[in-house]
Amino acid sequence: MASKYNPQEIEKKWQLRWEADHVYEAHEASKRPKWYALTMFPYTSGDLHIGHWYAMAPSDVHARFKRMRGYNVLHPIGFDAFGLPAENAAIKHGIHPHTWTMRNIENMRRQLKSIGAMYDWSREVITCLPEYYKWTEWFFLKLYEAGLAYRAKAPANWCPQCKTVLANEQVVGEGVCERCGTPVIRKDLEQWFFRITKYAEELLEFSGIEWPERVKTMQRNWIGKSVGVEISFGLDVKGVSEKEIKVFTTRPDTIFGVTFMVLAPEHPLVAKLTTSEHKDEVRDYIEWTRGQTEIERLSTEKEKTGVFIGSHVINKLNGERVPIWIADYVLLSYGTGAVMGVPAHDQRDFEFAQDFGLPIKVVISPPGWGGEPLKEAYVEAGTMVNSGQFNGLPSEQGKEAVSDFMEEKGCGIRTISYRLRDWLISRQRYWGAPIPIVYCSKCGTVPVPEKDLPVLLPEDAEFKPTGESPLKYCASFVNTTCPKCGGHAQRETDTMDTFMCSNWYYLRYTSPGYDKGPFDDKKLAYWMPVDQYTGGAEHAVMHLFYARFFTKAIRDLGLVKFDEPFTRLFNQGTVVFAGAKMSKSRGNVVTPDEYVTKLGSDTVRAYLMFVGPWDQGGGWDDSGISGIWRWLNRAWNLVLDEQKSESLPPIEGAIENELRRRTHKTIKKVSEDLEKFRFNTMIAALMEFTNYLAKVKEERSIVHNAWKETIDTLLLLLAPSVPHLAEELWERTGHSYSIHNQSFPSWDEKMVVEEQFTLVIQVNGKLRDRVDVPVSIAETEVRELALSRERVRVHIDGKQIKDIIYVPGRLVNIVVK
RNA sequence: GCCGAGGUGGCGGAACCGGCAGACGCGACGGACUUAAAAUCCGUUGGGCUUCGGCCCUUGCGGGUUCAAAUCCCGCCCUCGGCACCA
Repeated sequence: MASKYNPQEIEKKWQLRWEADHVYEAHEASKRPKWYALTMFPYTSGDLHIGHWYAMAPSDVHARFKRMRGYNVLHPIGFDAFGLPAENAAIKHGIHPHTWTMRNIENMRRQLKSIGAMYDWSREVITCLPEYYKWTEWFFLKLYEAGLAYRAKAPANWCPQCKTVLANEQVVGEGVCERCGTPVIRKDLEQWFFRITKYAEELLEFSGIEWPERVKTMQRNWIGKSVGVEISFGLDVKGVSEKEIKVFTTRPDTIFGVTFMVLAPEHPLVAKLTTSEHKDEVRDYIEWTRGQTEIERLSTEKEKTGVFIGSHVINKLNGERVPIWIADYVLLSYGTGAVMGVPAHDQRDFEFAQDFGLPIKVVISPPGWGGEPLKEAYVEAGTMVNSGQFNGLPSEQGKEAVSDFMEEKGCGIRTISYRLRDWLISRQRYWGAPIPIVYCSKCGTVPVPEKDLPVLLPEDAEFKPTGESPLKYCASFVNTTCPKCGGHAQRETDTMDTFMCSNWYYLRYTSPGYDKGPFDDKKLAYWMPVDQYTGGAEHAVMHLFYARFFTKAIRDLGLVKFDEPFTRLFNQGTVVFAGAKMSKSRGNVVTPDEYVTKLGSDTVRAYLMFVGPWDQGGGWDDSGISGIWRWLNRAWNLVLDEQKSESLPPIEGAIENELRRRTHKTIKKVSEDLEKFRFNTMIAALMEFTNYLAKVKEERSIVHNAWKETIDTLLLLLAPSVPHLAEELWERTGHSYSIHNQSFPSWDEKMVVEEQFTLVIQVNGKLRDRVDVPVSIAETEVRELALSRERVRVHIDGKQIKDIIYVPGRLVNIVVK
């Protein structure tokens, strides 16, 4: 026994040495091709849990692999440090958010270092420091100048728990806050928005990027593009100046089936168009809809409600008078806030018409329809009927014909609607980047000049949540002078959504200390875009969506030259514990520290890779971790232990060939699996290889060059996954430091080819025998061999052979009757 | 309701393009070492029958295609994720 595997000792040792030697610092001056490997940076919650490790360890292994494959790899790390939890903790414990956050960062840094990842710590970025948020504010100004940031009064999603408004993307499920699960309510407020809708069309593209189909689909659904027609209905009401109401529809072919019109209750024309005899009823209805929560209003289960407001519009295609109703199933925020009611061909309109006794007029004939009333809306394609000159047209053609006709007559125009709304970025909280805007009674809304950035967060603000920004009550912050006229002015007191901070952190990593701008153009040009981004899919329509928008926006400002920030994306799965995603706010975290202390980082890294496919995630269960621990110990002993017996036969002939063949096969398997993030099968292959080598060592004398080469290869294959163990064994086997500067082994395809294979013999598809044969065996030989086998004969004797199917290199199937 | 992913031993999971189902590991059982235990090592381990040669069944359920199906097709059931009155 040479020595025992002692991870506590060697891990610390190598981590310090790598850091002291700057092994993993990335430099632009390199002949190697660049590779920017990025893992979503963690929020500064205070503790790194197994879920973080699950995200970070395998992505580090991939980055290390790329490095050994000859790339100049940038693998940075930092902290997403602004946000509500810091402020909530401050309120609860009377500690300043800055203190709380920086203390957490210190602990997390220690934990992150224990992973043994190849992070380039010299590029650390912390979003809550003025040197960073100065540029967050700067980007706001750039977007503002470009007309991409604007302030508007709009119904906003208000979380009564977090006491702030939320973006649409942060309202999840049935209208609850993404962070705390509280049902959101509507509030009309003056808020800042980013004009993300301007990029709706380009955001649908995804050209030149390799992203999971799932994430692309989610983003496409979120954007919700609909192609249709905006149709004008005539309005002729005494004392009302408006002469039309526009509706958006994707079904212009059903225009002759309109039997009513529905406006959203908040539609601006409702007041004008309500006749005196309906005033009370309409007012009551609007009041009732206002009192409903989002959940109630959005429920698809509930009965349709609505009231007639007394006025009519004219369907310009057939001159029919159509009654105007209001109903809460029509949303003001989508399309024009008005809908043409075609009950025969839209299920919602159908239910509405049934509930209120409105006529249901069929204009698209279902196949075999004989004029009987419909039991439900017919929404499929069909033949146009009851539609004047369009009768007989298939509905798909009809769509075009009706659109053409309306465009000619000037009563309709082809248009596109999106479900996507502009991104609401104001937050009524303290711990975020201030919005650099000043309000002056003379000059109005004035952006803070660049030279005055950053607008610093005051240190002495009160954090009591009041529903308004704490900054509002901080006189020293609010009161300022107007940059234009020098007169009295007040600062904007809302801060920015933290997703604005994460919009550009990956740009900052390319030149973190730079102070003449958010980044150094040359360095940015070298590293960007990110080659491989990894993180959780929960950010599909938040961070990943905003960052794409942001990139396109600043590209149009001439600040960057690429269209997409992240070329490849991989979503690892979620680690579930006690029935929920592991997170500090849910209080179900398992910390890796005790495992690291007991078994070492290498064991934890390898175990997280081994438990299953990385994109699948799964429930946390440590029952298998001992398997990894045993394996690493076996590997350690395999490399260092003396042989038990001195009189073993040498490695030669077939054994030597087999040793080489298995080595090359393993290199191939490990390389291909690493490339595709199939860490679990990669670890399995390495275990198999280790087990095989242990057997060889039992039976043969290892005093042989082939053995030494094989062990070197094993260590190099292990290096990305278990970096400390590999480095230690590399040194102990007499190599020079560092294994992580070595090249990953390559395989020779010729060496992978087997000389023999196990021929499977089936009779009628059932396995009856198997026999090892040379790869070169001819089909006639296979047939003869198969038919002559004793175990086969039992099953074919006395039967007629119908067919013999031979799959070369695999099996032979004898079909008998 | 719609879209997507998935359902394989006691457990986590493997199986390339239709060709030996269950790799690799955990757990369990038996054995070695030990005064004993832990650790370690060796063996067995999907289920059922067995004359110990084998035979039959088995990848959520029911059909189908095929010499051959976990894999392809059709119809269901269940789990997870997303969307959900978007006109």
